[in-house]
Amino acid sequence: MPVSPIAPLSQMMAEYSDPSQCPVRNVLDQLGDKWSVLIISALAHRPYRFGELKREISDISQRMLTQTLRDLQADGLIERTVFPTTPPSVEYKLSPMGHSFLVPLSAMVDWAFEHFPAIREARQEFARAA
Amino acid sequence: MPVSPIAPLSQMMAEYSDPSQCPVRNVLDQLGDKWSVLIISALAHRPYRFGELKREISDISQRMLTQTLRDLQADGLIERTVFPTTPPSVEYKLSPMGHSFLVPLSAMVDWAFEHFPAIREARQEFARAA
DNA sequence: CTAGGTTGTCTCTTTTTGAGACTACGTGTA
DNA sequence: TACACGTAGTCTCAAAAAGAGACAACCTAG
Repeated sequence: MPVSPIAPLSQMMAEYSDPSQCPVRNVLDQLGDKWSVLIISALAHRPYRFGELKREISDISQRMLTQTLRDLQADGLIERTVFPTTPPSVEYKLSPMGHSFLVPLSAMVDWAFEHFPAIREARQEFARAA
Repeated sequence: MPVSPIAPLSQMMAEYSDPSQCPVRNVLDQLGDKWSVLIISALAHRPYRFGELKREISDISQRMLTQTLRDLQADGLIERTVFPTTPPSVEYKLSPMGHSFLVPLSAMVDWAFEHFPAIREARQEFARAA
């Protein structure tokens, strides 16, 4: 039962022969990143400060957290607010566009959750065959 | 208007403190990869042979194509069939599970396409501010 | 006056990716 | 006969990206 084929993307592959111009690749290269997904997921419930995020996503390096947050901010998915306390604290939260991204993202997450057992099984099967 | 929060994932972040055990990260680290997305998108319309894929996704290296195909096969998303012609040709096509992945994937693609203008604008704005 | 918490940056090492030559086989062409 | 071509890959080396951890600069609490 083939699902409705990814019409937009197939057009796009033909249309944007220069990969750097393709909207989908442009966007998903950034947002498909594993840290982006985790950060956006965390910010889905509530705003976080830098250090909170670092603790929540325990295995991210400070370097990648800084960098990914800045990229997401540049793309307009999150908003960064500095509070002039001492020490200054910085709050990150989803923008409206960031919120809208939760729709496709949660579809992905649901799929992953649902099919993880099958995938793990396939991996074991594949390892046996090799 | 906050969209229904990514309930599964937030549970998961708490539940699977060991990142390598988290189903979502496990799955999306592989499938969120840019080459995986492109390959799956290509295979969405029809089966492809190795060389065809390489031509279609013109900027992928043979090395990454080989590797990504093998990983997708290991995860059970694509099926690999060798035809004993001379020279032998190999056909790759989506498995049923691979097909089911098109649903969340196309949601992502649609979102990317829709919001690309806003993102590009945000990037320019951000660059100006910096 | 020292220790700790804040948001980052800088440097070094390791991992991942890209580029491109090479394999081995058969076919068509000169 | 010999030479290039197309098939699906592998192998090696260079370049890019990511991870680890020290450091900055500031204020507060003890």
